[in-house]
Amino acid sequence: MKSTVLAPTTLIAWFDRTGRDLPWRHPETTGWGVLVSEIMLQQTPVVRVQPIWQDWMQRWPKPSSLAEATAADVLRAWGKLGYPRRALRLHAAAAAIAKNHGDVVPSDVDTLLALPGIGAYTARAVAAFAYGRRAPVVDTNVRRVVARAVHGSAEAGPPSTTRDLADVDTLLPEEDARAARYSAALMELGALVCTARNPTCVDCPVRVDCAWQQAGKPAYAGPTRPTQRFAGTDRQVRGLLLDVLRGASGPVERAKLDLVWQHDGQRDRCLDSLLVDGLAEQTEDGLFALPGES
DNA sequence: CAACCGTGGTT
DNA sequence: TAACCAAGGTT
Repeated sequence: MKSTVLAPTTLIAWFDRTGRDLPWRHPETTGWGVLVSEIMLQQTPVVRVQPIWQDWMQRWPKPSSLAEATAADVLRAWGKLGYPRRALRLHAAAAAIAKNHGDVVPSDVDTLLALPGIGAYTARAVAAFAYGRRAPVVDTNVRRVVARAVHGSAEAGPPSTTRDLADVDTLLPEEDARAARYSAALMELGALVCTARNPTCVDCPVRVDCAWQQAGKPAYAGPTRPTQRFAGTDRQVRGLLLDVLRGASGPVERAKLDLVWQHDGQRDRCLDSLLVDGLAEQTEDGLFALPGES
């Protein structure tokens, strides 16, 4: 007897009723719009992404439009969304799509996986949400929902792409469009109800069948990952340096960058890593700038 | 697989 | 207030 928890009919009905009206979910949004949203949403909250996404769609409505922009313009438009390498990879993906895919975002998972910045999650999210394909879409929300509702555990264990995909695949309905809708519903449930902290189980549409609920909502017993520091790390220093370059109208002197961090060794190392990553450039006369603006 | 890669709001 | 959290990907 197959478990009825996370039943498609229940979840999709809940999603129809409760799902957020996000612009990249509108029917007229292209595959390109969906892809841009998915990249921006990697590790970044919806509220911060939405205005930037609107701006990008107006400015760069097709992959080829973005491909024609300079990296400097792309990084400035990315603003403070964080992890600016995502912007660079999206820029590169746009160029590849324009050149090799007729300026249309691919719908095939393996083709998407071959593009820079697109991994197991994003490839399937685009296939499902932009093209209505049946594909297991596994993000942190889905992992948490499945851990609780199916396995009765408060948190998902350590991620394993292969296992997680197979796990979610068994839950997906057969028909493509329905499976895609179901995937969106699963993510939305994790984002709105089955949240990491203080899940609102009273609002949950699958509460009666939830294994975690039935077990009395036991606390997580498995291994915990050490929390990532930020203050004092290279990540912070790189962010400070890049913020100076973004805020400048053109190339700046090294002295200007020296002001943001007092430890010379770390600062120099970070500036060098930005150059290596293609997030910054040094001009012929020794100034520093965003790539492509000199 | 673990470490690394930004940023800002919430608890 | 330090820790946690937010639609991950790459090395």
